[in-house]
Amino acid sequence: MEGINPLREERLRKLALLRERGLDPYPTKFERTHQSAQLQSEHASLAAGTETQTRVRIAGRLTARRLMGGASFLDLRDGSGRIQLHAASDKLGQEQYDLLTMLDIGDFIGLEGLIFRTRKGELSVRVEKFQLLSKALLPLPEKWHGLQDVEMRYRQRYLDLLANEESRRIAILRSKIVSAMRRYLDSQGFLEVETPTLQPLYGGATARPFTTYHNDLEQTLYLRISDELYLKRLIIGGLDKVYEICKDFRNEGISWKHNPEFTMMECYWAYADYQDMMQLTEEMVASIAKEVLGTTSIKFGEHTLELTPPWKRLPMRDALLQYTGIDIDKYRTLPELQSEIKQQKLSVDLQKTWGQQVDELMKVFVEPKLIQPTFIMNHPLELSPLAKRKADAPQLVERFEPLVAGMELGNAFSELNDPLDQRERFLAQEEMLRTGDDEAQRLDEDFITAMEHGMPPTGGLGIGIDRLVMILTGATSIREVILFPALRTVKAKSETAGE
RNA sequence: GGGCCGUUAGCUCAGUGGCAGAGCAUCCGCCUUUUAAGCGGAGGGUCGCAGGUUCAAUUCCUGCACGGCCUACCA
Repeated sequence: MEGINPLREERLRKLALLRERGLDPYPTKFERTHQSAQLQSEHASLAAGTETQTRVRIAGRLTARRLMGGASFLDLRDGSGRIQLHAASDKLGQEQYDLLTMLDIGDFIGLEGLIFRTRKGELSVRVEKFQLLSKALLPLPEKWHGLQDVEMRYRQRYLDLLANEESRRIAILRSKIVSAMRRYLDSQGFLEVETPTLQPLYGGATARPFTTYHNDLEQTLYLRISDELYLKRLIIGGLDKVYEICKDFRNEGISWKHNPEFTMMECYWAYADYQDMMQLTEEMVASIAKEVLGTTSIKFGEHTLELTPPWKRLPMRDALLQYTGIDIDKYRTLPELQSEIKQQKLSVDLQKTWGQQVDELMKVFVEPKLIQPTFIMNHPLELSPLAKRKADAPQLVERFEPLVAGMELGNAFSELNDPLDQRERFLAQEEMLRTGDDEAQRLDEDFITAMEHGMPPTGGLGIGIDRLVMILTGATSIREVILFPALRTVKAKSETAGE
């Protein structure tokens, strides 16, 4: 691997040869008339063995060669698809023919030629003129097994995209999903806004932050773990419907559903509550699925997910009653709840507080079972310092999490807008921080000041974009839907093939 | 963080305590409708890295690096 790469040396030799002949291996521009997919569809009805006088100019990367002596076939790929080229020495002249067949797989060319369909039925372009557009020095992955090495697929995603159709499909779908989401929110009158990534105090979620430092301001800054508190400031400022799609950063472990930087959509809607947000969620996701995939029935592993609204509403209490047999309303203190857990012989880690214990029961016994879209609602107060209490059950909040395929897709609630209550909740969190919970939330005086100026009743929703893309594409790892997932940096070995 | 597994040619993968293998790719020769083109020949390896055991290690042992899966926290 280190030292000289003979395949690269060979290509350098060809590059030098081209330069000797006065050819520029890296020209600036090529005017195309068509892309390959367009040709395929425009000539779909052309019969096998038929020639045309249709002259086209196309460009792309050579991906395969079938050299057959005096005439050869080459495959050309551009951003839209693939088309076959036919090169014949009696059409091109021997010199041009030799030059074309000397080019390597991976090289870019532009060409002009006539459309025809071969006897075997493959639409092709007969090359009349061509030009090298870019010489590749390193070989592409193998042609029919593609690129399998997972590490190389993530580290050199460009090779993965070239070699593996599935990677290309997911990348394109992701873009379409985000675009469809924007279209949906825009159509509902939401205003897209941007808020700080670098924040003097992190907030809006329970997570450890990444810390950085601004030299000129001489102060510590945090990469946002959420944009929630900023978006609510905008609600206070009279922007009644806002959303932001942005990267959040959480200094946590990496898993099949966690990447340290991930994309989140958060939206806030004044005068709405969590019931409205549920409806928004199910309608938005179904609308995106229909627009992007043409259906709301989604294959995911061995399951078929049905995303058509309405989704099931399941209060946490009912869910736990159903899956563990425990009625949390009857065991309202930690000791009572834990003794009942032992009574029921449930195998679950014991937690420090009642709310965390309930959460743990949910994670172990309920969430993995919820395959079809389900809103789990009415969470314990202490896990939700930014959510409004339920009027009839003050130890619970008006909150829900959409679960699909056993995965939390997001989080939403009726936003707490009582500044005095908000201060108390923050103080409780600060207390948790002091007693060793390094994910507890921080007291944000500036945010409380904003709220003291008056905040309307508001519904808020966050959707994990990466997970939504996983569900809609059938990807079973978040790394398949993030083009450049977090990986440990390879230690420098100064091995850049050659030089 | 813990457990299990992987790392062999540019790529995809076999394999063995005793000369390192295949297909694709590359190079040479033949071939004007092929498409995983075909036929004939050739080159290409620090078997992840470092130690140890052994007459001999790519193979067995230990450590390390990178990665994967499971598990724990978070969306």
